[in-house]
Amino acid sequence: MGLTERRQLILKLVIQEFVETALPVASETLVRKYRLGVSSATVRNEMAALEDLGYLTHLHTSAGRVPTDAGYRFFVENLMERTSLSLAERRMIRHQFYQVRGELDQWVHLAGAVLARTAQNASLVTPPRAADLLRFRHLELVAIHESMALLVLVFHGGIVKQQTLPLESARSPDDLRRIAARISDALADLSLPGIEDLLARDLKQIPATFGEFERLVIDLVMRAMQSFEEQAQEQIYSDGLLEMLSQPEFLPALAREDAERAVERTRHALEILKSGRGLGALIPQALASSGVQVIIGGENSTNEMREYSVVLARYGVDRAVVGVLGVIGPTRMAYPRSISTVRYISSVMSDLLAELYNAEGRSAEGDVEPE
Amino acid sequence: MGLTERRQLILKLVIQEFVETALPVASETLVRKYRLGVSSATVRNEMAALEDLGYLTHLHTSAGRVPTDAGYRFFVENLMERTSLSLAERRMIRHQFYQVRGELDQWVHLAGAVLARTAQNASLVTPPRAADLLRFRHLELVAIHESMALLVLVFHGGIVKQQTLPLESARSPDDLRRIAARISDALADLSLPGIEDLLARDLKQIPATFGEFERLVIDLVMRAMQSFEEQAQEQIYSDGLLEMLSQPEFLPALAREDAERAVERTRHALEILKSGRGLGALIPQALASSGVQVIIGGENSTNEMREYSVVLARYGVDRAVVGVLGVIGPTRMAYPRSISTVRYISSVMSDLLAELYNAEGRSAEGDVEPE
DNA sequence: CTTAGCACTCACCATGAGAGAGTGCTAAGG
DNA sequence: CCTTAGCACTCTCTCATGGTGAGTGCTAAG
Repeated sequence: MGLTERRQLILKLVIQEFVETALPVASETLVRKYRLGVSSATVRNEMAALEDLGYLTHLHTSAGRVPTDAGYRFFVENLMERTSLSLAERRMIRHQFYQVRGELDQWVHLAGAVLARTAQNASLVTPPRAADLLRFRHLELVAIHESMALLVLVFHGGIVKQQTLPLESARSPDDLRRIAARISDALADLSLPGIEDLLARDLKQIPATFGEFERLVIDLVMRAMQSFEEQAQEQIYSDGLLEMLSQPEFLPALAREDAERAVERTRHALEILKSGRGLGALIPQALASSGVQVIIGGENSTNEMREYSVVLARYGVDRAVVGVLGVIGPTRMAYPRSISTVRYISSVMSDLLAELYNAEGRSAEGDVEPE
Repeated sequence: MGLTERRQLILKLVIQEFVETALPVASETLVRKYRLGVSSATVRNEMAALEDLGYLTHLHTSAGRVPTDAGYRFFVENLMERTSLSLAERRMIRHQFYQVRGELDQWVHLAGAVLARTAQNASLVTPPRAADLLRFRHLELVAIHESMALLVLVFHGGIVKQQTLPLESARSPDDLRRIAARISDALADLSLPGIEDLLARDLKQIPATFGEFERLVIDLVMRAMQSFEEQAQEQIYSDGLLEMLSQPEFLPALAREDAERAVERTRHALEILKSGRGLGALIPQALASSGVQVIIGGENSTNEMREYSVVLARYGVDRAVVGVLGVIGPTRMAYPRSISTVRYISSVMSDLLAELYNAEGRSAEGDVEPE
């Protein structure tokens, strides 16, 4: 890249300054604050050059410079120093996860909350999902009263689904247990296509051993698996809306420009987080690649996300169970911090899952964190 | 209470008009729009009287009238006609619930979404909760791999919790099943104090039959029950933020006043919904009384909620399982619609739960809805 | 290549005038 | 006594205006 040292320095400082203050950066400010040892005019010349190269812009003549998406990109790629969260922060985060050990369904929420608080932006987390197809493990039938039972489905990877089931005729607990055991045996370790195969193959045998009721239960199992596979794609948990809305972009009191813009932006952010539109496309991409992904503003495929950046990482245990987590916020984002936060939490989640799956298979990607 | 017919009519019209337009209501407007057959001056006199009585206010001299909390209260109590949702709406809502029949944990989400959409405001729903203490029913132990098991706890009322559990030594599936069955038998139908009693009473017997591992499992069961009881109070699911923020109160473009106010209000609303502060106090109140509760603006105990009204109803099956659901929005709210929405959805949820619990025990409160 | 100097551009802010909406009051009429 | 026309009064909203200050771009000299 044909960027002199000094231009790189100035670009870096402009970005740091802008990220910190959310105000356009003036040449004079840089000289004063960072004792550059040159005059503001020189800095102005350099800035003009950086603008020609596409790394900075002007909102109008006479107001400081602001980084462009390309500017941020260059910063992330070349200028940023790779940092880690402080030991104290890492310890605190680990401690919080320790407190909900065992409660698998809490992990996702906790990860979302911690990401949001640490990066001061919104977070998104997809639940860990089997890398391959969902496989059945086991089911339980528990009578709730004489005409209603609870069907508890346990799948590989510790995924549990529950579903109620009307009973046509009363059945004893023992009866239910026997039925559950029989079906569990028949379907054990099968994926949805596997079950379909089984049914197709044994079309003649099955009805002999299995009555109407058993067929109904199997049908429910298949429906549950089906809907799980379908939902799995879209399921994105998000948190930290409030943290993100505390960014000056959304607070007209600080950022001057029209207050109406702030309101619009707020609604817009809400819609993005609620619907997951514009986010869905990122997930498969993040799943496919390893390491921390950074998508900046207009690099997003959807126009909706033009003003937002996303920092994503995969987490999980290779060939067993994986998910995606990340941070989303205005392009004016503390990238180094977001990236180290995402990396760290991804490694924590990976460790937790590795523990659940097998003692080997350490985190797919992650800081080698002592402590 | 010394309100003449005409004053009541005018109060009613002012409220209807204000709810519809979100703009202060002028005397002239009423005369024109509703063909009152009197002059605007007369209406002004009546309005002045209503203001003296505390039912209306002025923001400043020259601008239409706006209802006070007391005005809304009088409206809700005496002027409003009790409406129902249209047949088409009721049918659609029932249909949506029909589609997730069986998936108990979806009901709360669906209720929240439907409430929000139908009332065009935010909604809140607490999960159905045993009217008395949580009672244990049954547990399952499923090996995930040799050093980790999944503990599935089933409680009365179809409540299921899951938790992972490290295994010190490998155990066969049969082994786990036997242990689970033994513990299930021992604890069946007991509440947390019941289990504590059992442990205290049989302090000498238990260790004889139950080993280290069994004690650990029982300990986890108790901890899960404990934390469930604690959380149950605070657990408020809410939805419809976006619907509420579409109200003109939050859109500076329409409501004139300073756009900054709208932003502040947005943040404020977010905080209320996220933290549940100010809402928590309402739940026990709603649980205690039957029928639809309406809390208007300053009637709220907390000052935070001064600008919001809440419409709440209990749902569930008496002496078995109950929850609370409702709508929250600016005091300028379509009360008749909110109330009928809340009432209807409460009755639907009650019916669903009644079905789950026993064929009798129809909804505690509810429209007698044909169809 | 650097820098002092300076003109120029804009956003921002306060000010003020004018318009319009709506009220409150008064006095006349049923 | 209730109603109503008429009118002064109040207050917000909008728009235009000019001044201020921050910051740039350019030029010419070092």
